[in-house]
Amino acid sequence: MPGPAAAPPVVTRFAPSPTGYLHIGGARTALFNWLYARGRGGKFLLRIEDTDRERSTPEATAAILQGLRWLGLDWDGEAVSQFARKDRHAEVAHEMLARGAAYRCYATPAEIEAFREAARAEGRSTLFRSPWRDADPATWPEGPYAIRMKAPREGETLVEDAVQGMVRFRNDQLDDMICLRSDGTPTYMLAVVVDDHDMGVTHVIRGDDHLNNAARQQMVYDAMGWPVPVWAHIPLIHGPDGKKLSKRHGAVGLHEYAALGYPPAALRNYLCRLGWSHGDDEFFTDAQARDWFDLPQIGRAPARLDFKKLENLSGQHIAAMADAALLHEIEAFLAATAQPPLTDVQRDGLSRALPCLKDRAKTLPELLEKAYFALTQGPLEPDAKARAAVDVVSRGILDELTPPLRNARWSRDALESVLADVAASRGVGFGKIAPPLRAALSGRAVSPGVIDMMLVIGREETIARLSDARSWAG
RNA sequence: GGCCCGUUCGUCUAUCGGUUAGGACGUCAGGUUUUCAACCUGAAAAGAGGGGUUCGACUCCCCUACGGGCUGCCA
Repeated sequence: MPGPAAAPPVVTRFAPSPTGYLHIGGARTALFNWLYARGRGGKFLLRIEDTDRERSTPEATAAILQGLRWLGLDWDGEAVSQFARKDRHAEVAHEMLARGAAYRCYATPAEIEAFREAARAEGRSTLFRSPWRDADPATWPEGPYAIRMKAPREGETLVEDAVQGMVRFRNDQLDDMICLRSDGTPTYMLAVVVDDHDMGVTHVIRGDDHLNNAARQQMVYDAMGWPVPVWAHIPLIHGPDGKKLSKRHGAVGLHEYAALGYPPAALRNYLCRLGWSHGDDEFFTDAQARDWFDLPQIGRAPARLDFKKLENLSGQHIAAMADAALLHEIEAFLAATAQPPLTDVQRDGLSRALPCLKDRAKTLPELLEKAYFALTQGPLEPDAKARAAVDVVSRGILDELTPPLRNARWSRDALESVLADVAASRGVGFGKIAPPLRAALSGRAVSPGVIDMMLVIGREETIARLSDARSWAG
């Protein structure tokens, strides 16, 4: 009995142009492609669209690769340089010429610009109709020419999009796009189709700023007799005010999110959920995202960035992470932000402190800040509030606490009863005992529980800090 | 200007003709607590507007408004 029909292999790709850092919108596009391919045992490819030699830089390419790696998105094979494939693009353009699907256009950029300007001024359509479209090839003169697609003028082009549904374009609204420039270099419109075809891309998941382009690109597929990929044009991400995302909205580059200390897993979760949903699920793992992610659940309206929600999700991921993984994450963060690495003693202290720290921090730097008590060796530098907490009365409390702490068994129960005894002997509640003790132990007015801290730093250090605090200038 | 896409609580979203329109973040109130955070309980909070279609529309169609995209020998 034959098995179920083999699912066609899925091939997706992310195709950024290397003209700057990887921005958050691009990162989400990459994530969607990655999720779609990985969830189906398919391939996720990377292509650098560097045909614009003026604006493309190797630094930008490096930044994009680094951004993807940080986000944890791995791609199959080497990143493809689109520029390196320019001969192949030219070959296809000439093939279209030979098939009569394209023609030589000798109109110069200056002429075309003049036409458009006049058309704009008179409020006419700026669609350029080349006079060379129907010229007999026998009459083609020598001299520089661009190769233009001979697009149909009648009827309509139907783009079946997995997100937007069936989109119709009247062919008389589309012009004959240039495929090969007069200097022999390919345009994006041609290159993207040739590359996607040659790379075997089956699903094109990209920003919906390309939806209009899909119609024209489809004409190239048709002209060459190539199968059209599944289109999925996803809405762009907007700033919190609903406007197009830009610098003034705060972090737009992926590297900025890394520097802010969001764990990559949290950002993946947040980005995945932005403009896509799976019922009421909000917090989920990569494995779940891979299982659940699909095209029909992608929203059709642009989504706004919500830093509060990102922060909340980040806190949940930090709290849920295993201690070892979290420690690893912290060290990576330190390295990425060019901060001094942890010493062995600090690493040891931090890993013991993690359990009482990790559900208190929303980001990595916040966690580090709250880990001050466990990371500091030698005398603490108390902040103003901690200093203020150690007044004359408080010094007495610290004095009274010291002897029993010397003898107590170093366990939660035993330490609790030491504190209870001292409170009782002074006729006060925990509320009087805890603040000075907290200040002495952490140098802060805000910290994990006092007993948690004592258990982490140990008896010797606890007693030393109590003693240090007595000498703080009040 | 032309073409294309979109519009449910402040935000992300569920709903795929019949629901008290659900969840999450945020906000507010209360609880717990040695502080902060976390946590628990509760509350306020939405179908852009107008026409249709239908026994019945958030859901389907049209118009308007608003937002976005494209309109390059950029990608």
